[in-house]
Amino acid sequence: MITKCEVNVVHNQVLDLVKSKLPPDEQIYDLAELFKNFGDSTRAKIMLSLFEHELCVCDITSLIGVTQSAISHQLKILRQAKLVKARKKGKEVFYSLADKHVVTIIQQGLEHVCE
Amino acid sequence: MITKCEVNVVHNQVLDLVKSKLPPDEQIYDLAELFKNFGDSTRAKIMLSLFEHELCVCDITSLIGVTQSAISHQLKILRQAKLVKARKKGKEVFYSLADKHVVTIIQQGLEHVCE
DNA sequence: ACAACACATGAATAAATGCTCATTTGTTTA
DNA sequence: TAAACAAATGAGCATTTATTCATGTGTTGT
Repeated sequence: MITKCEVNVVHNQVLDLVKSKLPPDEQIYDLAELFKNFGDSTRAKIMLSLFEHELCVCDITSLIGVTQSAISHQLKILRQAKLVKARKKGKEVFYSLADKHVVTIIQQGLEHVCE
Repeated sequence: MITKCEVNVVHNQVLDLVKSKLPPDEQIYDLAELFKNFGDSTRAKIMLSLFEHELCVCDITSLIGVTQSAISHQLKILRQAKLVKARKKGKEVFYSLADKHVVTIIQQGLEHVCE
């Protein structure tokens, strides 16, 4: 299954350059894992909601058209990714953005989408 | 299935504010679709490779540990998302980044990952 | 024309993902 | 202490997704 152009001399120089500038595989993997968090509309909407104000689970649930369970599951994912943080107050748990990059990343994405 | 705090008066003011600042659902959906492209390590690595130089399919295949078929499938996805563009030269097809936002979005992500 | 090659595409499959339902945990208040 | 409520969690399920294999398409060179 080895194709011919793997030993094609012409592009080998370029390939070496590209290879040398490429981040280590583990970093690329982490990068993809990070973006996966933004790649679901429920999670994206949760994070966008938190732009303005911290919100409790119940608030978020009423904003988005899914069950409270679904919201909790997604919040867990975002928490594990350290993109949101939780503050407990009595029975309620208030969530807010945990990372300054969340805002800039989403804003870059919105710029792209809005063109 | 209506939970109590949906009519909780305390957070309604905040909810109205958040709702008013939230982009329309369709835009959020598009945003998530965009980030989905970055949320796979194969596609992320392809785009990172194209940072330095345009590359043909065969070059990319030799850089990444999957079949040429897999690369072509992923390139199709990136092409449809208008994140990469193709230039045909004889039998070879050279791919390059099609959007300035690709670089900034990935760089923001890398900053986050490298902390 | 035909063989060789680069790339694209379709089908099949295994794995990952996101949702709902049911239940549990933990806190407040009657 | 028991009921009420917010949130978390586990199981089950349907859908999506990334990959490989096999094959098709288009170009080059003999």
